[in-house]
Amino acid sequence: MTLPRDYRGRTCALARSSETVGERWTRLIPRDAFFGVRRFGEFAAHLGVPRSVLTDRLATLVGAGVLERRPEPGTGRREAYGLTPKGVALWPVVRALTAWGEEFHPAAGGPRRVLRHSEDEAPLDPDGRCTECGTSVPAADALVAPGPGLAPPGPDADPVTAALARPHRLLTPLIAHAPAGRPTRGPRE
Amino acid sequence: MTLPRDYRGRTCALARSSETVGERWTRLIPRDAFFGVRRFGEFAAHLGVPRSVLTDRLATLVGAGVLERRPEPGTGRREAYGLTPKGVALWPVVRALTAWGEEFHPAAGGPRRVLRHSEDEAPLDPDGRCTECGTSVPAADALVAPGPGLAPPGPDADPVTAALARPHRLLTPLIAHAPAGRPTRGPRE
DNA sequence: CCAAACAGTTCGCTCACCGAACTCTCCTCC
DNA sequence: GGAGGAGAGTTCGGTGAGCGAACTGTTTGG
Repeated sequence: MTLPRDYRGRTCALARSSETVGERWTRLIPRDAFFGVRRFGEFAAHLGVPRSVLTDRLATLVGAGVLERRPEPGTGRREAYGLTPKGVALWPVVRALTAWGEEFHPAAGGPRRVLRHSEDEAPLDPDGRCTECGTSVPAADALVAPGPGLAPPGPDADPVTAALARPHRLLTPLIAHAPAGRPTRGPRE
Repeated sequence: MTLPRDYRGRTCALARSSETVGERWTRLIPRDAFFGVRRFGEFAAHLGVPRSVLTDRLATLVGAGVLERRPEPGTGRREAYGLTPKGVALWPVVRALTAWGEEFHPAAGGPRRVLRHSEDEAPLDPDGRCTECGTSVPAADALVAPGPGLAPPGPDADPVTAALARPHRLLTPLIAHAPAGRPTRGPRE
C-alpha cells in the first residue's frame, strides 16, 4: 500500500516490512496462502475483499516477491498464486499475530482453528513449538485443523471455508482443481 | 482503525489482531514504546506521524488495552503512555516483523539497531533467543543498541533519535523527564 | 454456437490520512 | 500577579485509498 510519502530517516526494519505486509489484506492473503488457497476467486470469496483491491494486493505481493504467479495452462484463464521462500518466511509473523489475537481477543467457544504438528498431531504452543516433541515446527510440517470455536460450515459456504473445516497440511493446495480439463491436449511440460 | 465494515464470518484471530495492530502506526507506536518512548511529543517527533492521527492512534491503543495513559502530575500538561501487559505481549510480533524486514529488506550498511541480552550482551538471533546462553529473551531483558547501519544522529536530531544512538534497555523510559516541577533545563549537553 | 466459469477492470462514492495552523492548559520566571 | 513558554491535543480543507457493484474479455464444456 505504499507507505507514507517518504521515510524521513526512520527506515527501520519494522517500517520496511510494513511497506509490504503493513495492511490487513497483505497479511490475510499470505495467511490464506499458507492454508493452501491458490486462486483469485478463492481469495475473493474467502476474504470478502473487493476484487479491485485484491488485484492490487496480489500484484503488490508478487512484486515484493512474497507470492509468485503461475498461470495454469489448460485450465482456462486460471492463475495460481503461491508463496515464495520469502513469503514462507512470514510464518513466524503470521503465527505470532494469530497467537496474540487468540490470547487477548478470544473467540466465543474457543479458537476456530488450531495448528498441529504433522508428525505426532500434537498442538503447537503459542511460540510455534510442538507441545509433544518440543521442536519448532516449520510451516510445511504443520496442520491446520478446525478448533472448538469453528461453526460447521453451511451448505452454501464457499469452497475454501468448507475445505478449512477439515484438517489440512499447510502450503499444500486446499482445493484440488482439475489438473487439465481434458488431458487430451498433450501435457505441456 | 476499525477494520472493514463487518467480518462476515471470517472472524479469525489474525483479523481480530489486525483490528488493533493492523496498521502501520499502531505497530510503530508500540515499537517505540518498547524502546522507552513515553510522551506525545516524542512519538510525534520520532515517527513523523501527523498529530491528529497520533491522537487517534493513541486513543485506539489505550482503548484496546495495549497502552495505558497516566498523567504525570506536577509536570504541566504532560501525559505518559506506557505498554500494558497486553502491549508487552506484542513483543514476538514486533520482533518477528522486524527480523523479516532485516532479512529480506536489509538496510545499506547493516541493521540500524541490534537487540542484545542484557545479562551477557550477546546479540539475539532472529527467533529472539540469546546467541550466547540460548534463552528466549523477554522484552524486559533485552537491550536495543545501535547497529552498523545507523548513521550518527545530527546535532538537530530529535531527542528520541539521539537517545536511541546509545544502548538502552527496553521498556524503560528513554528520556528522563523532570519528576516534579523542577525543570532541569539544558537537554543538550 | 451458447452458456457458464473465471480473472480481472471500471466507476462513483465515501472516508481516512495528511500537513499546517490554531487552541488550551499548566508551569516557570520575573 | 502577569508574561512567556512548553506541551498536548484540535480543527480544517485537500487528496488519495478502500469500497461495492456492475462490466469486460477469455476459455471451457455441452
